[in-house]
Amino acid sequence: MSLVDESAQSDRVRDALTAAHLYYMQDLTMDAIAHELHTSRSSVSRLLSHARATGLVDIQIRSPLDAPSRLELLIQERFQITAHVVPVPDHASDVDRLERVALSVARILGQFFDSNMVMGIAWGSTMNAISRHVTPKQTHGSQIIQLNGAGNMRTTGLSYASEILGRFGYAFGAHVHQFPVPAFFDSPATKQALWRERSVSRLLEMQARMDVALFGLGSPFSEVPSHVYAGGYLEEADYASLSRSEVVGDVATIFFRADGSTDGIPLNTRGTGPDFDVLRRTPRRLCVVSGTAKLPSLRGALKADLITDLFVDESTARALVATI
Amino acid sequence: MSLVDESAQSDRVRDALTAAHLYYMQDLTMDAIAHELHTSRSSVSRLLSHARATGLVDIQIRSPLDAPSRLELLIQERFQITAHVVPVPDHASDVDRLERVALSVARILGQFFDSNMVMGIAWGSTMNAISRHVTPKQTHGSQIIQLNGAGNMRTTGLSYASEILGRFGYAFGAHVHQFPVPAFFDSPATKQALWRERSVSRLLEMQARMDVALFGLGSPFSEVPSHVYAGGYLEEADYASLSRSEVVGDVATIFFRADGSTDGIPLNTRGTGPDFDVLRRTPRRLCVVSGTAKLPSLRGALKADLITDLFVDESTARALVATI
DNA sequence: AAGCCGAGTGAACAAACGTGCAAGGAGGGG
DNA sequence: CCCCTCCTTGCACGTTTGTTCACTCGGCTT
Repeated sequence: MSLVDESAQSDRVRDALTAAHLYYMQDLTMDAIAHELHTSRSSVSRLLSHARATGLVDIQIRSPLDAPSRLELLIQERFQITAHVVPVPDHASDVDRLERVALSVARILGQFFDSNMVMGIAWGSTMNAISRHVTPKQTHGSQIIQLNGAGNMRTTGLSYASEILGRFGYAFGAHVHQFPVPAFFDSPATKQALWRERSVSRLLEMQARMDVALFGLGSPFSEVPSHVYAGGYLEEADYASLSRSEVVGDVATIFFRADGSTDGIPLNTRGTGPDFDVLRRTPRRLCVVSGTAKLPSLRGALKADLITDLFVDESTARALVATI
Repeated sequence: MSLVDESAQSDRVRDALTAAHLYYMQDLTMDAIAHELHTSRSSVSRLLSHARATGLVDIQIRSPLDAPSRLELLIQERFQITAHVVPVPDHASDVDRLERVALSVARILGQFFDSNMVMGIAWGSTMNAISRHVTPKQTHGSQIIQLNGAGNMRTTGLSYASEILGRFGYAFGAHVHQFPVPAFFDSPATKQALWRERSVSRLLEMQARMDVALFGLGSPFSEVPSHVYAGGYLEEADYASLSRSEVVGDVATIFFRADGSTDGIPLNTRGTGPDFDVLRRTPRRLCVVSGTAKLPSLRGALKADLITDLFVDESTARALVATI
């Protein structure tokens, strides 16, 4: 980028700030602002879009503490976690649901992440959707670390996962640490060997220190299997094994049962995500769920105490608290 | 308010929150939201206005720390204070200027005031304008205290000042403490006597403990005299005295010279605002100025170290840093 | 030097929004 | 029981805003 580009950039930011000020603080119309900035109304419209998209303008919703939704209260009482229920009409499709929850999370994520923090991020369709909308917030000294490997037998998976991570990193101005291993090893021994490598153990140590973890849930036996199951990461035999172990879901390739337990699930010796013990030591653990198909998985994750903050669409939330 | 009113109220808030969520987090159109909430688009529009007006939706402008306006930087360097320059076109009238600065301050004030804080507030046309726009923010245990008396020889002045204070108090859910004394006493002895009264000294002690002070500037010899001078609070002789003492302005009825000094200004023994020593011990001292007429006064206040955060319109800011 | 490319602009159109108004409804008083 | 009042609602209109498109203008390549 040339010098003149840079100053043009900063001019643009300056104008965007002024426009935002005039629009949001002084309630001028874009027309009036265009006049003050000696440009056209359309440019002001674009300037303001830009200001919102880049986080220059930050819109928060602060519910008066006495009025969180009934659902959020119920979930809080029942599971001792903070719930963020995203309103979604009941008739919405699962794709809609996911998209809308992801959009909401993307907008609110900045409130959980700040300078000098380390955030662990999983990947999958949920994370992908979030990454495509995340609103930037400038931080410094912050790090983003991939929670689990992404390769499978057909591809290194790097581009997909790295695209996701990259978008988060770019939005927060954070240093991104990729985790260049397959999602599942073929042999536990390879995993153990690699885990002893200094390059890998450096990443594991960083995972152990993270301040925020952001992840979705896998749910191997639901009708809409998540990305891990669709992408050829597992084989028939693996599914059978999961089924035998009565697995209901996973977080970052680590599987759990309905009661939250993980012991003696063979596949976990080959998965690459963080031990739940490590995860549970992370102060904020943000879990994003949409669609009732993931309900069993969600219940298991809650039993396992993997979640401190839950982002969930309204009908799934309702189903969660409905006594069965 | 009846029970059913209350629940209707909370329904309204709930709807407003949902609407805000759908509008600002999920980018739905009002039409779509109307559909989801089973109401008309106009109602949604009103609901959203309501949400903004009551502070349910909070819009902030966060300038990336490397791009405060050139003016704000200059002022910061020159005077060691934080400046908030409000963009206002040069050709705007003084009334416009005041109104626009006030609107900006009203929107941003919530960032300086929180639960369990004590805020001292002066009164006058500037404060009045701000009070009419201040965006609510619910706090608890917070107090608002009037900085100086408001009566004069013709009226107790209570209604005007109390209206202003009341609006702030209402917006923040804060307890309002009025200061039921005239703006200026006729005799210093009366002031001293009253100052020893427990009811008054209780207020003075609270002033000494305040976390934030919010005030405008008086400027007795400018062409647009502020409210204190227009309202019959001072007499000819007083003006003559001020002129003799080379006074350039006042903060809450305490006068100062161009060099910031106050010693030996007779009128100050009869004014009711806080000693500058008290004021200077307040952590945040927000001063709102608009119009170049107040420039001499502003320079004096800066010399006196009365200000930690300055809110000022653009052309006055420019004039402030212009070398004379 | 001509030409190509991409970023950015304003005009024009279409979509989305705010608001005055009349109608409807709940609550309170006569 | 009726009426009056005040508040809320949806409609219709005019305004404001988002977006498409054709165009311009530097910068870079051929």
